[in-house]
Amino acid sequence: MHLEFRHLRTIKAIHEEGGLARAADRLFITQSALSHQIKSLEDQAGVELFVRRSKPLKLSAAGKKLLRLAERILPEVEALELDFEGVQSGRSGRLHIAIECHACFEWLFPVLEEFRKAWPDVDVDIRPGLAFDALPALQKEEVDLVVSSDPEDLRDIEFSPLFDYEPVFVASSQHPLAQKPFVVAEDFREETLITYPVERTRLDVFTELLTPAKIEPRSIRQAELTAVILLLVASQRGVAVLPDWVVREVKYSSDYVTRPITKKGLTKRLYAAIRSDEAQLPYMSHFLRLARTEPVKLQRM
Amino acid sequence: MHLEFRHLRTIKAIHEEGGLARAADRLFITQSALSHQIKSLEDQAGVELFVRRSKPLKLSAAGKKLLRLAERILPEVEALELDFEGVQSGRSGRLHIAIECHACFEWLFPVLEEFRKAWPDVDVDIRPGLAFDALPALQKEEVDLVVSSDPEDLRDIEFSPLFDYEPVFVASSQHPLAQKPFVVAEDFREETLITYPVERTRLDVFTELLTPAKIEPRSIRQAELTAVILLLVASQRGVAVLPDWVVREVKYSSDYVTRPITKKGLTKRLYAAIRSDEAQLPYMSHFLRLARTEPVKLQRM
DNA sequence: GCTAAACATGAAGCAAATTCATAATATTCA
DNA sequence: TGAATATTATGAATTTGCTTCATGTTTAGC
Repeated sequence: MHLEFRHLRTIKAIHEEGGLARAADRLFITQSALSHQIKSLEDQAGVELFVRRSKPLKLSAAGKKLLRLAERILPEVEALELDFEGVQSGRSGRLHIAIECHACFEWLFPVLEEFRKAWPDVDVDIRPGLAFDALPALQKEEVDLVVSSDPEDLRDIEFSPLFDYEPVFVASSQHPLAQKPFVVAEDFREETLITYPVERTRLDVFTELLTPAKIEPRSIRQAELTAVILLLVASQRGVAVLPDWVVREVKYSSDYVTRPITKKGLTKRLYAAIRSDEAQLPYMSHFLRLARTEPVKLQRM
Repeated sequence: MHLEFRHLRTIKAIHEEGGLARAADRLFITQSALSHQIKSLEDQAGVELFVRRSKPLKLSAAGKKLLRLAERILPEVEALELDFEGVQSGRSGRLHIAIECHACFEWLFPVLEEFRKAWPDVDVDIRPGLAFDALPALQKEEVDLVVSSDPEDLRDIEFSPLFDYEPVFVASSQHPLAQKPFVVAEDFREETLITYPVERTRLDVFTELLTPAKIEPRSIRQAELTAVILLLVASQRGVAVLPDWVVREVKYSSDYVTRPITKKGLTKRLYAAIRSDEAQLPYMSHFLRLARTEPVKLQRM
């Protein structure tokens, strides 16, 4: 029947203006055009849309149905057009974040809370599922920002530094290693290591310490939540290596100590990877600014 | 942004078929046309609808919004097109009935009940409001059928007879006039007449009897419902003139008698007026058939 | 019944969507 | 990694069909 939005707007205009000529004015076309238009629509639909017997053209029963359709559909279309204007102006958009580091939840949530206040129209989400090949997902626009500590040189992807952190050794204050001023790889040989349930390549303790030194802990135990890891450490079920800010922020138990890893400690840098073409988006730069400053505040607490 | 249904169908097809070429096949146009189409839409919307980085074209965030719009809107449009097909085939349509005679509710309801079983897609309604100029309303397609007892010769309007009825005199069996074998105009001079609350020109007792004889009843009392009129009559608050079928059907009280008006009684004929161009509609002829037979069954009860 | 208003119609012009032919790019598999 | 294949993009020519212009027909109101 070849209905078009034009027809819906026409039906609506004729009904509201009460006549072809006035509707034509409103739609900025001629009365003739409207006459042709509704005629061809009636021909194709095989249904009379207007009552011809009366002169200021009036809707028939079928015409009223079309009018109701128009009144339901047109506002939706206009809403979408407004939305797209928002995207175009950078006011709205999508910010789906993939995090490679499991502990990053800790500082990301407060940042996002702050962000959402400023950018209510931006669709924010965290996607923990695809933690492995997050960068390909970023290229394919499945996500819009990846938090990573390993910058790579990829086309159309920019890495911008967020903040530095120190992976620190955590143990119960009763633990023998708590006596040492710092720990080394060798110290883990007889320990139970508690980690997040992710691959070793994504755990600092392995990538920065144990794997290079070719040392294997006595056993490994996994826990999902930071609070649980600290609980296990405090009750002497093992030791852990966590970013400094995590240990400082979470005060669930004070029955543990932190020690640097190696004499001068480790330093790692966190990066945000985004697509180059979105680097200029106002909400994107605002997010990066927040993600650079908010976690630092936490570290100072 | 000049969105068209074409674009919505395109978005949906590309998403569901997973690629331009297959979508093009489904829509019976070339792959090139689709490519041009989405390009021009993206230009006008100022928003990327698809992710170009991957090869089987994938929807972007904005594209998904458009897809959701398409999935909400397109089924509605298809439903309306189906509905219009129904109108075209005569399976569905509108049957708004205006009744001039107030008592007609009594037989019309059962008829409509029966009718709705056979024609569920026809939009049925009774419009009592415009009882006066019902015929102009019929011409203007404000209603589709008028029940009237006065056929007129109007262009594009057809009157078809429904059934005959007899306006009869109703009084309490205790009433003096109950003794007479029939009543005449003169008998009303000292009576309280109970009527429906409508103008005299639409009451048989006036048009057929009192107005021609220039006789005025002692007083007139009005009641909306037939049952109430009969109740008042039975309790000797007045007398009434009602169609025979009403008195026979309603058995609320048996404490009244009916008498012919004038020695040989009155006979009136009810007509259905419809627009000539709708006389051939299948549901219309079915309704007329029902309206001719059903009330007769009631009269025989 | 006449006048003004409202709608319909036919031909011509024009803008926009589609097609055709071909180029550019991405993916796959060896 | 490179060749083969699949997928999308582009430009010019064509066609489609919407709109306008000019004018005819019908309706409403006095």
